[in-house]
Amino acid sequence: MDSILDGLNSAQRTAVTSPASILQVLAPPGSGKTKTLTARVAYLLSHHDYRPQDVICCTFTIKASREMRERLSKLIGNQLESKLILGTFHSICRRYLVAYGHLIGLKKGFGIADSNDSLAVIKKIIKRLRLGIQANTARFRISSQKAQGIRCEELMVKRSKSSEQEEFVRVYQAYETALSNSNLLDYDDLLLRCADLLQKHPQCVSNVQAVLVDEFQDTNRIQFDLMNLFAARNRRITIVGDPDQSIYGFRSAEIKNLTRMQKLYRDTSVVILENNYRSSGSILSSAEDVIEQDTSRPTKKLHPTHGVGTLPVLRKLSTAAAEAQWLTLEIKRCIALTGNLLKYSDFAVLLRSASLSRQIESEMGKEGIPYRMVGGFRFFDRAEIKILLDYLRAVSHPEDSDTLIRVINVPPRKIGEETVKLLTTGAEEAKMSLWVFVKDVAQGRRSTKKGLSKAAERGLGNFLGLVETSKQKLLECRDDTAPRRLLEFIIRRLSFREFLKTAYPLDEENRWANIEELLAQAGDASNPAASPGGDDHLPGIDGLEQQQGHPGHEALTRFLANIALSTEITSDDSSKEKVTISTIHAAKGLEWPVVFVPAVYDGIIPHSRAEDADEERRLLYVAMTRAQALLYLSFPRRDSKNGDDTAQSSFLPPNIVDNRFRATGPKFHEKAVYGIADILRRPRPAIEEMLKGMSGLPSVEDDRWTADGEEHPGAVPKWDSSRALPPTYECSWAKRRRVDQEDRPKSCTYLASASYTMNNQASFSISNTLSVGFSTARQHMATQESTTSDRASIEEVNGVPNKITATSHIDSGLTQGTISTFFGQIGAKRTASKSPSLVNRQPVKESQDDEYAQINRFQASRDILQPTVPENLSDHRIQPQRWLPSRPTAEPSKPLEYTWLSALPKPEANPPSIASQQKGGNSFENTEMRTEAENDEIKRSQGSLDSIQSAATYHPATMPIIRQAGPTTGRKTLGIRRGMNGWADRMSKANNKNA
DNA sequence: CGTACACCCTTTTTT
DNA sequence: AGGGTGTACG
Repeated sequence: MDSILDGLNSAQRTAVTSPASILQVLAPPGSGKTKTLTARVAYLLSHHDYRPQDVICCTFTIKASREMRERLSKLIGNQLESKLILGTFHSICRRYLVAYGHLIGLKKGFGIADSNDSLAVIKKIIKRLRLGIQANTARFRISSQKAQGIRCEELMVKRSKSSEQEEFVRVYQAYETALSNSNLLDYDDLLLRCADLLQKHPQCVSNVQAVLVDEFQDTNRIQFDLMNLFAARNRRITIVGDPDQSIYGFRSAEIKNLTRMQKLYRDTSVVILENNYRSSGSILSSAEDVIEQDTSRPTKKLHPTHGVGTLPVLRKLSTAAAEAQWLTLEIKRCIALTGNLLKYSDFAVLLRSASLSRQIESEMGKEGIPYRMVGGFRFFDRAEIKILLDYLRAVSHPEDSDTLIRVINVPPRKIGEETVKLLTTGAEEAKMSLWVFVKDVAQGRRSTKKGLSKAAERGLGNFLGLVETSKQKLLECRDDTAPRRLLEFIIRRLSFREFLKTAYPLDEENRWANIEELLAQAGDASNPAASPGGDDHLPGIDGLEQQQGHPGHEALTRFLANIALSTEITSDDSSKEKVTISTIHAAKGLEWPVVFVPAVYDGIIPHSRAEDADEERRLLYVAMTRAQALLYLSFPRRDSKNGDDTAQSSFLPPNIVDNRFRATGPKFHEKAVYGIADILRRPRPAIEEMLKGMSGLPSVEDDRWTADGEEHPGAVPKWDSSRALPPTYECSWAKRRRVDQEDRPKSCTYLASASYTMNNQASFSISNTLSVGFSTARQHMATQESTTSDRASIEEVNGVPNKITATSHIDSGLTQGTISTFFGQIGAKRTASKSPSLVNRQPVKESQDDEYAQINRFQASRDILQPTVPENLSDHRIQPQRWLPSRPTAEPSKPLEYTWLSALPKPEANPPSIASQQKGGNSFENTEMRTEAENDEIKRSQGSLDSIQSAATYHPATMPIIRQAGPTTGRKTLGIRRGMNGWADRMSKANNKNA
């Protein structure tokens, strides 16, 4: 049973086993937060005998809930995890509203309005009421009012002070009416209405024994209320969070909730996790320096468990284009010089905003670096996908007139603006929904003021027929396959592929591939895009009736809801080695061996439109703490838009930069590479591998640009590996290489480095498994796995003490007090109890760069080397604890375990043949009813559709790479035309304009 | 009346 | 790349 506690450090154990009924776990980056939370769930189940269906576990992203479920299935087994009420706040609330919404007068089968829907509704209102307010501002304001639980009735009662406020309240009110007429709930409504429900009918959660909340610092007011309502009966709550990682204030998250919770529950216990198992010491130090500029924040220290490692880089480049070039080149340099230690999938580029990806994507495309973009564009927002989803919505949810209007003339049915206007006003006057009105008109029971044209009438008939027969189909299908069957039916009836051909003649294959992906997502009930898995049911409660609907229809609404609630799709892309490009927000909770954070200049970070500078700083902190071994920040000195000079991010003042960063990429000498390998817990690469990599590079150093970011005087304009090298280039390349070789003969290089290792060894008097020179790496590799003590010794070679015992003083589990006093206590105790271990917090001077930059091979080969141990390491003594085999290994650094991308096995691409298109003349619609034979065909095609490439593969900008990848991908013609060329065109256009 | 085409704008972060 | 607007044509 207590295998649950295996691999946890003492602080984590304290948290997991805490008898406290109200528990806060404060978990800084890389401290094993998810591990602790999952273990806590398992512990509560086993030690308190709670039934899994009586435990609610809330996360913020679908990704996080999926990961938790996966981990729990390993930990508790027996499919128990599938019974847990686990999901995002929004999805859990939706579940309760589906089951019990009737108790608060919610109409059955409500749909979810995503932000696009909301915006569209608001735009319409503003137009109708002729108001001056900006639609986006209105939406934002409505959302923040709702997040604080302020309804529009409350605002209406108050006498509004300004005409502007009055205007807003009118929009708010009209918005609420519009949503309710369409039987839609927006994101905030899901929370708000669920809180309503639980307030009025607490018996709905009368079974709940324990409530757990992840990323608590990101909860808003309503979510806080919900947590308490969920836990109303048994008052057992565990939250995990970190105020420093609160980056959702713009969405009304309130860090205050931490103290609010402590006030509400006087017996709150707090446990803090301090050991960082993710990042190198120097990365951690730099991140701490950044976050500590926030003086309002209680100080708190992180304890690195890894060596100092390689100093982070802050790189200046001339322009964003140069930045992108440098970045791709640096990725190549990293891979080449670390001798197969790093793969593409070990790299992440983290951006403040998704739009910054353009230049990087295009550069990677050019250089043949495979990548995937996360965040930003949603798969489900693509035009062709949206059309089909809107049809599904129209079928599931015909009250929603906006959706109806969106597809009523797609593909073109001769139903133009004027006809739509006639229909909507007609419906309004008859006081019925558009759908009912249209039906009456089409079936001749009613007519519009002005008669419709013959063509429009026919089109309307077709449209109606399609939706009606689709409904019929849906009723016939009583299981989870409904969404997919329905999609297939609609695609067939629309002759959708024909439509795509006409609508997007250059791009049809690409878009069709997206449709196939959509089908795959819809068909795969066990792993649909967005379904968090597990069953969607709430446990039955005596005396309470759950609403039951048609199972097929429920499967459909669930599918649509999951799409609305999912940020990005699951794509089992993991078998492909790809660099990840992501927004910082979407990267939360993840880690990579190497992280790039471009565009760290004022206006981007902090963003010019951001209201809360502290939150922007935390964002940078989150980005930096994603890195395990190497961290690169960079920015262009000139803004690419207007050519203005940029100012280095104000979060990176000179005093921090001077101490914590180098100006150019590190030299990957043996020592640095080994340090990286050790942090990643990977075998150290062989010297030969490292040497091999050098030959493919234009230069082994990051010297194509000067440290100030200008193109290097001697360098040739463009290094483009995909083309043949121009003669001039080859010339200078050769020259530069010769210089390299003269100055740094390979034979000397590593001997020097090894001799340093030897010195290091001697002064620490450790590890006899390491010997001298070239044999070091190989011998290490041979022995590495076999002994645990060896691992410890590696870290000592890196020159940093391991801090296993550092957190022992908090093991007792602190109770009461505010967070700040709590932090205060910790801080005080620490400085009193263990001064020598503060080594890592001291500025790393350039002389200690890369641990020992001045002792690099260059100097060593000239006998300049003074093999002294850097001052801040000289008082190191090996602590006996380090030799204990029981060293905790929380959060092992296996990056792929953290990425949603690796979640699933990868089926082989197998172009399906659903494309059985009918040639039906010019009309896209096949008005024939489907026959049994067709049913069979769809059944057959399902088989082949199960194996389909992931959607991320079809990200438009990813396309060029697929082509480069060649025959293995199986699709050679995918969307190249659209992918990059559009951008290149635009860019050259823009340039011409400027010139 | 409906459509096709050319031209403007824009893009912080997300459930 | 989409969305919105404006103009010319069937």
